[in-house]
Amino acid sequence: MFKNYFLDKVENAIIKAIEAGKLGQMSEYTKGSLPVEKPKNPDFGDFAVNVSSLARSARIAPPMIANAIVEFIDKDDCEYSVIGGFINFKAGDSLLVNLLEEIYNKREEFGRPENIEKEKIILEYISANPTGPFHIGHGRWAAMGSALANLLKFYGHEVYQEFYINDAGSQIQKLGRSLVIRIRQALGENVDFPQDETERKNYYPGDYLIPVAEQFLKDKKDLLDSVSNDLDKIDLQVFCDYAKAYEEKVQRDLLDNFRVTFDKFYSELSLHNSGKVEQCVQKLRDSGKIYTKEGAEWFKSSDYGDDQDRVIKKADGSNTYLTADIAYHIDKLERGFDRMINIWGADHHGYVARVKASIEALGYDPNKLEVLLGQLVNLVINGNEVRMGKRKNMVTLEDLIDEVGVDATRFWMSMRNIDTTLDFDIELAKTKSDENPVFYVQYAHARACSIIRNATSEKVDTETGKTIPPVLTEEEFKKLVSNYDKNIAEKSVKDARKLILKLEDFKSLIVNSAQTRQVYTICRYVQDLAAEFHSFYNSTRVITEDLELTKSRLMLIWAFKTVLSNALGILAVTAPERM
RNA sequence: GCGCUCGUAGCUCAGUUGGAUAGAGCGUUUGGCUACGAACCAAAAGGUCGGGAGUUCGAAUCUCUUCGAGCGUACCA
Repeated sequence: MFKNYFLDKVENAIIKAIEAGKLGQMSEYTKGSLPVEKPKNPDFGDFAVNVSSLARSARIAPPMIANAIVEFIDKDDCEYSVIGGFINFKAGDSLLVNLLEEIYNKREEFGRPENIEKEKIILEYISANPTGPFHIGHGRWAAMGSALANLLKFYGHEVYQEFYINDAGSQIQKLGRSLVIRIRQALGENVDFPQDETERKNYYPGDYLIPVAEQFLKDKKDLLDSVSNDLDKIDLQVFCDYAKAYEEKVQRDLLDNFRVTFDKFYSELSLHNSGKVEQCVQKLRDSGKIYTKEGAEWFKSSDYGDDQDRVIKKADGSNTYLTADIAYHIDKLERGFDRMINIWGADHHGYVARVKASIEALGYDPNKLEVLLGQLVNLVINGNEVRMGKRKNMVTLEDLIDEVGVDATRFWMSMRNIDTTLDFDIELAKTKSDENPVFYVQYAHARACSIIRNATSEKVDTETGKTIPPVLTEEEFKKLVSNYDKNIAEKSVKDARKLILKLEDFKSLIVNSAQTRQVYTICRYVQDLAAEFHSFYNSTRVITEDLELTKSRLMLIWAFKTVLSNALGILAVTAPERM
């Protein structure tokens, strides 16, 4: 990276300057102690390092230190200038040309760091109940989670994506009971969900179960006939299983459509059935971290930093949600993952401490669990926030995707820091104009493709009617981009410094984003990159009379298109050839 | 009450480990298409970084305090 190249130069110069006795009382320098930053004012340079922190040990004023260091920098075609305590750096053409070469050599791999510490990561996200359609909040975890998985893979980690299905609790009974009511209604019976609020909480009154009931009548006709449509003679479990399977299918179809791919859907029920939950409880008992109070068994999680102890076995002998979750995390560790990353809604933040406590109590390293708490999503329509509380006028993720499309939904769901509540403005996301960053970015890609098409296809002169041959045939273009030619490439770098520097940023972007687990940075990057491209486009004509220059700029356009497409690929947003 | 997250331009948000004149998009205003896509570009205006105190040569960033918003504080999942 240019940044590292520059820092290396400066640090070597410091060491030489010290040897030459030019840095006053400074006697040694440890590499890596100076931060490289981007100057606020781009006129100063591409990167800068502030040497003020050396002033104390050298006992010389910062500007003098900077000047002394610059004198010892090995000369190349880059610029090194001093302003105050800053050494500013401006990359020379040779670095820019090298960068283009790197893009051409690595292509889809461009930006992947070398020599990383590879980890085997299990990334868990969404993990919804199979009791109904996804809501908008799930969409945020879906978009961010899958983009994070792509990012971590691109960075070089091994990533296993998992969806934990909460299919074991009482909510499944609730689902089954609700389906029964919908079936009775479909059979013409005059029944409805209870009006009493407390009673009503035992049901899902949303109308999404109506089509499920209709499908049930078709699929289970024989069963219904055998009991003469007397639903009381059918075990509730039949309805539970049916509705659950139906909703799981609905969820998975939507995920496919939303470009979210899981390696495994892990059923909570299977965890119970395997006996792993009971084993976990027994291990906790053996560890002496369980006590009985008021008929329930409590886990002393407060011994491990939780603010209070938690029930692990209810007085009626059943497990709590936490119990299964403990077993699930232990199972992940036993499957050999180095790291577990979970994306949870911020409303689950109280859970982090107790799960970590259980991991520690069972003898594993709690630091292997990393929980990313995501703030929730507000739906905004025409500038007004829409309350998501009531099931009745709930906007589902499917509705949203139908309305604004997969690309825009994915982008908008990923574009904000996970720590901030996301306002999702449907009207804005729908617009195909400059108000919508997705189109801005995609337009840049389409425009780049268009230039290449233009250069490689023949035209008709409107006056003479004669066909004008393309600047380059498709064959020639293919050759141009498959055999990197430094002599051609270097002709365009002078006019495209900012664009090339932005391409270079992709490398540090990947490192920073992967390490901080943030994907909104990718959204910002593609917008910046697109802006540099549009700016370049407006100031510099690609196809000109000068064939060599045209070729050179086409090479640049191709490099841009490749990097933009890589970045969009991480977000799983399409990079269209045309719009 | 306690805990977590947040508070930066009219709006939505960036701001690396404390460093140069606090940035971007939208909106507003002004320019730019008889050549590659104007779904674009160039430029201007717009700020007491919620308030107060402290640490420091230096604070949007660290500490304390205060105000405001969201979420959590189950033998629900």
